[in-house]
Formats: sequence, C-alpha cells, structure tokens
Amino acid sequence: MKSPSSKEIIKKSYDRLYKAFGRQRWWPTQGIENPLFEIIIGTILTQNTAWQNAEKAIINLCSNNLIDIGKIKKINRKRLANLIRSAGYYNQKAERLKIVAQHLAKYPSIKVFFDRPAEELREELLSIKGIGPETADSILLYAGNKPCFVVDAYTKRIFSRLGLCEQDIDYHELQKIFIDSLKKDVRLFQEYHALIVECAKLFCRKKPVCKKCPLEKMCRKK
DNA sequence: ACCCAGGGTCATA
DNA sequence: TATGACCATGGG
Repeated sequence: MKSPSSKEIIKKSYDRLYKAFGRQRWWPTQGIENPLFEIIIGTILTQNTAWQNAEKAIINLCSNNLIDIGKIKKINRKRLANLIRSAGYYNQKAERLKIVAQHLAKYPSIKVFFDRPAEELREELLSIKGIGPETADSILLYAGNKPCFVVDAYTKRIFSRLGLCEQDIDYHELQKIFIDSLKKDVRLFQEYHALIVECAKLFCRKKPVCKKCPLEKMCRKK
C-alpha cells in the first residue's frame, strides 16, 4: 500500500479537524473599535507566549483606549511595557508595538496600508524589526485578508508526526507544501491554521501521543 | 521545581 | 549557514 501524498494528508487532516472542532472564526478580538490594529497588536503580543497571557494585555490596552496607532506611537515606552506585562518579554514587545505603530502611521489608514499586492506587503512587514515570517503571515492572513498560510511550531509538530516533514523543516518549505496542496482561499487558510492551533492546544502539547486527537489514527506508529 | 507558550533578533564560529 | 543566548510572564 503506497503512502499517502502530502496533498492527501493535508486535505484529510483538514476534514477531520473541521469535523471535530467546527468553524473557528479567527482572529479573536475584543471589540469593534480598531479590529485590524488590534489583530496586529495581538500577533506581536502572542509571540512565543500563551494566548491567554497576550489577551490579558490586550484587554488592558482596550480598557485604556490604547488600540490606536497614534496613541501607541506616543505613549511612554515604560508605561506601555507595564500595561502589557502579562504577555511576557514586555520590554521587547513594548518597543515592537511602538515600531509597528510608527510604521503604520505613515499611511492614511490601515486599509490603505493593506491595499497592495501581498508579496510587496510581506516584504515590507519583514523589514520591520520584531516581525518575522510567522508574524508577517498572521498579519497578512487575519488583518489583511491575504492568502498567506501561517506556519507555526504546532504545524511542524503535528505534520512531522503525520510523516509529512521533519520537525525542524524550514518555515517557507513547509508553507509551500501547504500552499501547493490547498485552494488559495483566504477563509480556508484562516480556518486551517486556527484548527491546527486548537487541536494542538487540546491534544498535542504533551509529548508522545495524543489520545482522542482527531488525527490520532493518521499519526505514524512508532 | 520544571516545561512550555499562537517568535524574533543578535552575536559568534 | 547554523547554533546559542536572550527576552519574561503565567499555567500545568
């Protein structure tokens, strides 16, 4: 029996995850004030950090009416750091938030900022200190509605267990495998990444195997 | 007490 | 180019 192709694994996994968890409707936001900027803030705050801790920081910013490019640009860096303390790395992240705000302030609005080809936007985002490949793609996919597939540590963990790749595969290599296997559809990309995170949070944090994981039967036995 | 989280940058060899 | 150190809180 021949082993399944990458495309088959990726499609089958999506079906099973969707069946198990349903629609995720990412990216989660608190309010409707500045949802796009709030998403961008969230992608920075959640870097290598549990979402719950990042979310507390966002709630803090919301209650101080700070989900605003001009205000983040102007706020005292130490005060900002104190407000986002729960997200960890608060000095770095305060600096990164201010850098992003300064960059976005060069445009009339976030909408205008995003109103360009994805490739051009991606390069520009990557040129900003504090934004790497995953953060850039998260911003593009969830704030910019661009079909950029987000690869994270969970994606590598899950799909290396499924025999699709090595655990330390290069970001863009794995991203290409997904893009080549799926219809280039923003909503599909959004849902898939969200489903991967949801599944990993529930079942794939602990080491060896994931009982009750919807992908358990597809994992390679070892 | 240890391990990990919805990463990224920078210095060194 | 490829590791390693560093950033830091909070939950299991």
